Amino acid sequence: MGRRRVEIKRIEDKNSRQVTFCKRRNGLMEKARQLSVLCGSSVALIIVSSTGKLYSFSSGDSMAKILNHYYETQNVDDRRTVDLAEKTPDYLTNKELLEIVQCKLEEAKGDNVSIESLISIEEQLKKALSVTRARKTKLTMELVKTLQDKEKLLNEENKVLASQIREMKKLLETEDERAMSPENSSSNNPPETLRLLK
Amino acid sequence: MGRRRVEIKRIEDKNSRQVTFCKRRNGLMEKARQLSVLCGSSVALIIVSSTGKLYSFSSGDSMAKILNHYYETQNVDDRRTVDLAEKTPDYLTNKELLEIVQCKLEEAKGDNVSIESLISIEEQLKKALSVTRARKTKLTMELVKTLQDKEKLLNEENKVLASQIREMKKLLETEDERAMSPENSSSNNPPETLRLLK
DNA sequence: AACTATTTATAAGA
DNA sequence: TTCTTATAAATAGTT
Repeated sequence: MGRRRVEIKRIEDKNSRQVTFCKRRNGLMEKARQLSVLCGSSVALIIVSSTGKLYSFSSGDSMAKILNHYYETQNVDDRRTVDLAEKTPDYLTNKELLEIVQCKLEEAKGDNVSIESLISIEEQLKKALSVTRARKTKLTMELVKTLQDKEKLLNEENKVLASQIREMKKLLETEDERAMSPENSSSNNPPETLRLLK
Repeated sequence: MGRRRVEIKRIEDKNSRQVTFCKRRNGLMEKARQLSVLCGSSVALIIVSSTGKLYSFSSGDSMAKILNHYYETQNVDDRRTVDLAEKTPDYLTNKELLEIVQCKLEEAKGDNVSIESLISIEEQLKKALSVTRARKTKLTMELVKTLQDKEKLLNEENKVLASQIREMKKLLETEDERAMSPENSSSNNPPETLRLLK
């Protein structure tokens, strides 16, 4: 829908790629909005430009709700929880902010020796607190990881058991049929699957 | 772009809403694909029909990657936290906090730095921090609880399956014995346990 | 950032 | 549902 037909392949010219990105991004967002309004459907759209800039749209239902539904339906691995364990605690950003404020406070206070000593004590306490918190986080995350591993194992175990049951049912049915027609009962071999279960 | 212009508002007729949904959904997906190819951008699109059916598109980068980038950029620490954030309107995101601090610091820059205003900022930050921590703890605990429940359920399921297998093994052995001594094969009753498994 | 010649999407009809 | 087609809408190249 332009002066000429364009092939759908990467636009090599950086400038026109940027222009097209902007135009089509807007178009796509508007289309997403229209679909959600016209048809009462939930739509979540996330676009990341090749330069890393992020754009998103979500319909009435919040992005979170739609993404959660997606995760639940798609059974996506809960990677984020595992990642969290390796990451620095999530209060780091706020902590940094606190430190900025602290710094400003000290600037403003001038030079009072007794205050300085109090600050030093405060810092020590904070350090201890943060170590404790980090340990708590680490332990909790380890627990979560353990539980997730257990869940996985149990699920696999269940699958195996269920399939064994299916095999045995099949086997039993066969036996029943043989019992019904005794002329076959002489050629009764020990079933292979049974051996696996012993 | 059809026989006539349509207003962008919910289509009341169920049938034509369904038709439009199908057409526009396809159109939107195709547009998303084109944008990602033409401009080398990552695109994630999730659509949930009003009947709950889910459709999604994601460009080369996996959906997970794009969503993670989204979460990181949006300062959402875990997808499980988002629901709570909606239910807690007084919760401040890190971004909002940063803005507040920036603003307050700018205010304080002009005149001699007011200690009181900095203390107030510190208080706000502490509050936000403690809310964030509480939220994190609560969510983690919920996650642990969920996982523990799951484990319990799976364990019970496993037990049931294992006992079924034991029953069936017994049964199969009996059948074998009967096959060995054909004089009993005439009184072959359908086994009780088998019925339970059907 | 506008403009407009075209292509593309799609609403209604079959 | 699927296809056809008239028309609205999007947009590629231009200014």
